[in-house]
Amino acid sequence: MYKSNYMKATKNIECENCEARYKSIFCDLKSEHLAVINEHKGCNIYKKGQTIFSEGFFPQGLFCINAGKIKISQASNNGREQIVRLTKEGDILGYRALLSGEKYSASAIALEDCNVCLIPKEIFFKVIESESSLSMQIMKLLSHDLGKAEHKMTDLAQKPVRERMAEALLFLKETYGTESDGKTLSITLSREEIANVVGTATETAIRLLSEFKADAIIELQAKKIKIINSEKLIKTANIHD
Amino acid sequence: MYKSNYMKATKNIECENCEARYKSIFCDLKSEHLAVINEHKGCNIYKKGQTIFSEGFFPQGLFCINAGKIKISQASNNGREQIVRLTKEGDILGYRALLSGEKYSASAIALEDCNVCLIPKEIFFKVIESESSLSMQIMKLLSHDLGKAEHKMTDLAQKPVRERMAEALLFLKETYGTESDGKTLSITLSREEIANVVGTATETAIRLLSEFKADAIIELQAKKIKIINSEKLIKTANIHD
DNA sequence: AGCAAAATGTAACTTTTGTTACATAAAAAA
DNA sequence: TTTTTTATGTAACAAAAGTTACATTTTGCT
Repeated sequence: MYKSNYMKATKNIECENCEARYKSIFCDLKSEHLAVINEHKGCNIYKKGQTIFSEGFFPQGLFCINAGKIKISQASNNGREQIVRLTKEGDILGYRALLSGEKYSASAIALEDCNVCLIPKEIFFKVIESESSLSMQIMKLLSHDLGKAEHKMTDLAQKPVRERMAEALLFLKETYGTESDGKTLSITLSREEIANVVGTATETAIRLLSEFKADAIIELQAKKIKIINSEKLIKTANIHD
Repeated sequence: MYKSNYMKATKNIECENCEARYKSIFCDLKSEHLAVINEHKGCNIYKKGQTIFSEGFFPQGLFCINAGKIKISQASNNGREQIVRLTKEGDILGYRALLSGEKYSASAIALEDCNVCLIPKEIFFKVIESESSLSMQIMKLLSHDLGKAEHKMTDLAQKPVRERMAEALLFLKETYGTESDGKTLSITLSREEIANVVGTATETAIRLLSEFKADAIIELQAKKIKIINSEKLIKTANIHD
């Protein structure tokens, strides 16, 4: 069957059966409210590289990730982008703009094939209002995000690139985990994307990864990064807390 | 009368009469809830330079600023600090840690003599639970903060110091306003503090301020900064949105 | 498979920004 | 007031990181 560019691929999932829900803010949601969400939500498949939402637009609802990894990044006028958050199955998406009543301040782009549902904003706000524990969950999420963002702010202002690169690798491990060997990062990003997480030029990111390899901290096989000396990486990151 | 170091200076204010309340998230709070807060809150005077709370401690309640300006800053291991937020009368303080259930990730220090009230955490959470519009207000506040933080993250990663300094001056004007001439910033920060807002070395901050003065963008009289060419400052900040 | 385009890697060079050092001015203390 | 300390200012220098340029590898496409 022919499929035009304007037709979105869908893969409908019932919220009650959604595996990702157990890791999400909807984990303890009352079944009556979950049913309302399930009834009104829509699911979409996004291929790797596709945009889920774009900076500058007003949100129409709340995205909820059933499967896949997504980057949230801001464009800047010098052409480079900055990845401000990384998300995965069970995470929600687009809540910052939705809750602040502002336009999206960043774009969301699939890092791999994803399945993402959209809850219309009216439905979402209705559910929030009727279940106060959900508000608490969201406030917790937002305030945790804010802490992370401010920590990164301080890092960017004060740490040298080398330390930030080490910290970024540890962050990728923490966020997306490893393959079965416990060492190879599950996520594969381009060198440019790694640079955009660290906040540096692509060439500098490449150079630092080469240095880490020379220092026997990591191994590189194509785009896969294997952390072979965690202690040294932590030391390089200069984390003290 | 003798006053020991252990006795805190207090200046009790009734919430109902608090001028700052009209600019705060408690603006539309039901009077019964406001009464509960008023009954349990405590007020304290903090002199310029005094610490309201410190990084690493668990919050005991929510601070609410009746009067005065306060900086929220993170220490980093290289000795420098990074100012992550600036607050004033009507703002609340310490909500990030309180709502995320984490320790304070930053310290709050008075930039001038302040009067600040503390709402015990149990009382605050009780009021939140019973008035859902307050949750919405807080979510709005947090998500706005998060937007600001992520924007600053991108700036720090991508903009040269000169642009960030220009942006910081505009930010100070926006946050704290000007004196009656409409040009002189109301807030006076040390050069070191300005550097800690911008995210640079003190010497660089001084050098840039001198350059701005030479370029007839600002005038400097002791610690007072007067913006005499806003357009040029905006251009220097390289803001495009 | 073979080609074109994109991504990765490396090195030389340049710019930016931090560091060091010291002079001067302002503020606090004696 | 005078002295001491702290903050501010300026310049020379060094280091870090960005830019440019180009080679090589990988990927995607026909």
